Amino acid sequence: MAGKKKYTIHEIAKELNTTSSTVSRALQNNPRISARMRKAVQDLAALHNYQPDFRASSLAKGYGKTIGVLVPKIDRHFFSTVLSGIEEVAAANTYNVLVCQSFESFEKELDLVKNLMNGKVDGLIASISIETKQAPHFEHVVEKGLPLVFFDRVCESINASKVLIDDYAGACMAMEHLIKNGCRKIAHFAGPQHINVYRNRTRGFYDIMQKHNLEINKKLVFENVITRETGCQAMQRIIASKDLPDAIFSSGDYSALGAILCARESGIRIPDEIAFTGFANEPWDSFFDPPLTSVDQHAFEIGKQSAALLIQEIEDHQSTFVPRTITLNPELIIRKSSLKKIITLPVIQSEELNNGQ
Amino acid sequence: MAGKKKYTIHEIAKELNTTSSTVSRALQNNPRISARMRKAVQDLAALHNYQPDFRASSLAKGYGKTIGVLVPKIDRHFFSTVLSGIEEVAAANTYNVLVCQSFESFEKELDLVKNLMNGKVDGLIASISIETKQAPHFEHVVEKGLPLVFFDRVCESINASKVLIDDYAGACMAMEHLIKNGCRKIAHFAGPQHINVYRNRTRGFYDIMQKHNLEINKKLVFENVITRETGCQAMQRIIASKDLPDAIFSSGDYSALGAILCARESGIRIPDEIAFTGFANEPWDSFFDPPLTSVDQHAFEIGKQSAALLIQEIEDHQSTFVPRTITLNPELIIRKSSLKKIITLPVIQSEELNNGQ
DNA sequence: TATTTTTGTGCAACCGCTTGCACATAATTT
DNA sequence: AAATTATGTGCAAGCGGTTGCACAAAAATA
Repeated sequence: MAGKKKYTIHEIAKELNTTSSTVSRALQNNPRISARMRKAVQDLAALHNYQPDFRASSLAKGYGKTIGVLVPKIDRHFFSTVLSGIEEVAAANTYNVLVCQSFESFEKELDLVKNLMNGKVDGLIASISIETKQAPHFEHVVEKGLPLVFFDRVCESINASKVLIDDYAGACMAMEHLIKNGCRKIAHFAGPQHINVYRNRTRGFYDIMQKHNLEINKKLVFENVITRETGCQAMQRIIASKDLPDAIFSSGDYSALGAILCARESGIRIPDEIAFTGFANEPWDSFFDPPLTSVDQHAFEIGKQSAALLIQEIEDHQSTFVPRTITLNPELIIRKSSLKKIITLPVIQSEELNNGQ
Repeated sequence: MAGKKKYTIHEIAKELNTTSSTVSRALQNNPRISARMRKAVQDLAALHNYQPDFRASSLAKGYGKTIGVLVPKIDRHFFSTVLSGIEEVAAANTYNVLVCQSFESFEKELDLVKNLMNGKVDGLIASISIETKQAPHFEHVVEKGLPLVFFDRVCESINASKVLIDDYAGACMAMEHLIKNGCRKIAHFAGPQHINVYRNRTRGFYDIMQKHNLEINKKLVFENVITRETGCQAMQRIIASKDLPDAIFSSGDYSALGAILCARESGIRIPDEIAFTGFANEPWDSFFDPPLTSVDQHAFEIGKQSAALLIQEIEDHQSTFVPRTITLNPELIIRKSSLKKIITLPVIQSEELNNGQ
């Protein structure tokens, strides 16, 4: 730790025979300071590569232009993309981003939120863990008046802003698409129903089935199937039942993946025997074999909107800010996995190219 | 902005008829404070949900247990995984993580580093942008005595700690593997050569070719091919040349992907006509068709080691810390894309399951 | 009992920057 | 020329904790 002695506004003041208050004002370009003095101060500051100490200024000002982000796991593609969007907007507004991950643990989430509520951040953007069913920690955040925005997995009981995609609409689009393609007997992989996004996707499944008067076979609705492994297990049960559906509408791409790989091993032809629709539009969907039809969640946009909303909320000093909910439209990306041979339909192309590192 | 009045150590002191210094010490469990007083203070603090103000304490103490992370782009799988590892270790040591992305821009990188050097962070972990060729900003960091750790894409001219995988060894493993599988005429997709990691991979290519006395056809070495698009273009040129190699050793999975998709369109059989080896072990490698042989970089581990090293460096108060370099061993994950039919070899299985969000 | 040592608290300066207010001096206005 | 207003700076009190040092009171030692 070399640790040179700090160069502060006091040194600048001394060198220019003035005081720290004048220097402080000069650096902020306060018009009450003469142009000559301002220039002198700024030149000297530049010369010495002076940077005002962040801790001191944020202590004095009461805010530090920092936003906290809490996600279940940073390396999940959806979350890292949202985070990227948040960072972009934050940086554009000279905010910094502090990230934390709950690793899907309620305990950790409690700790993290508590840890951020001590002036470290001026506002919080969060997507809750899968274990989170009550939200005393977020109550505290709201009580304390710390601006809060949820995205994707939200706490519905908390009166805070939210940024979501319309999962229900996304599910409906996927279902309508399958039905238009001749599927009648449709299976569903549902996610944990206490999480809003999964519940809404499942609701879409049921509603569209009903709308078209299609019979819902309870044996073809699988609870809590969102991982590759559980997807594979569900598929095994389907195969064992000897009663194949025309299609599977999965609440996630990874469970669809697991099921497809499993089906493929049993020689089931996809999409001809079973068509598939996933949810999330993972980067590999487009070059998977068969390319996987999925619902895009506009993760980057979710991040940008969340950050923009939070910053507005932080900077709204006058009136009491009223929590707002922004709902983005999802986009159904149709690919081969859901297109049975018999039917021909215009195919929406919307492939994105992924770059290597 | 509700903004309740703050509850500080002064209020606690008042309520207990003591002073803020005693409260401060009691909260830190300072043994000079009587057990009775400590308990009284801590109980009251807990009752009021008191949290010491981060800005104030970090100003007073001179550090804030925060580490800055600078990456080219957060949503790239490799970087988000490293970041996840960093966050895990940081959290375990009660550090917070501030993330910034350069978006591969040198300009942005300069700004970001400058922005972090004002007491916002106690140390910095960075992977440089592709545009970065000089490093005046990092010189400043070192001069100022701010602990610095590079990972993956490092600045070789800077005397700072580094955490890397042995890209050269990884490349050699991949090459030896291809050769053992009967490949002789091997093409190479190289990345930007001013970046250490890509240069080392390419060096591995040349060295192993030479070692086995294999002819290096300059037409089969492609510069700056790391994206899906450029991979596809390179493949087109190869096909046009009517002179197919036995194998392609690509410096990245995405360029291998582009090439494979392109080759497949032309009816080229993989791996029988052309075998492929990528680099990065992207999550989709294992279920791509054909599964892609690749070099795993242990991204999570890189993150953990980087954070551990940085924290050591930050907390090493006594001696002057000597920059250290940690080199991790990469792992060749052999899959079908590189296994020609004729040869049979024990296959290393090392598939990881990816969970949906 | 006198003296030394321990124990528990408080005082006050400080971390580096911000900002309301006061106050000279200079520029305008009557 | 006197009165008023504008202009440029400085004083000092924070922001909320931390910490070296001093100092009574209590305990231990002589």
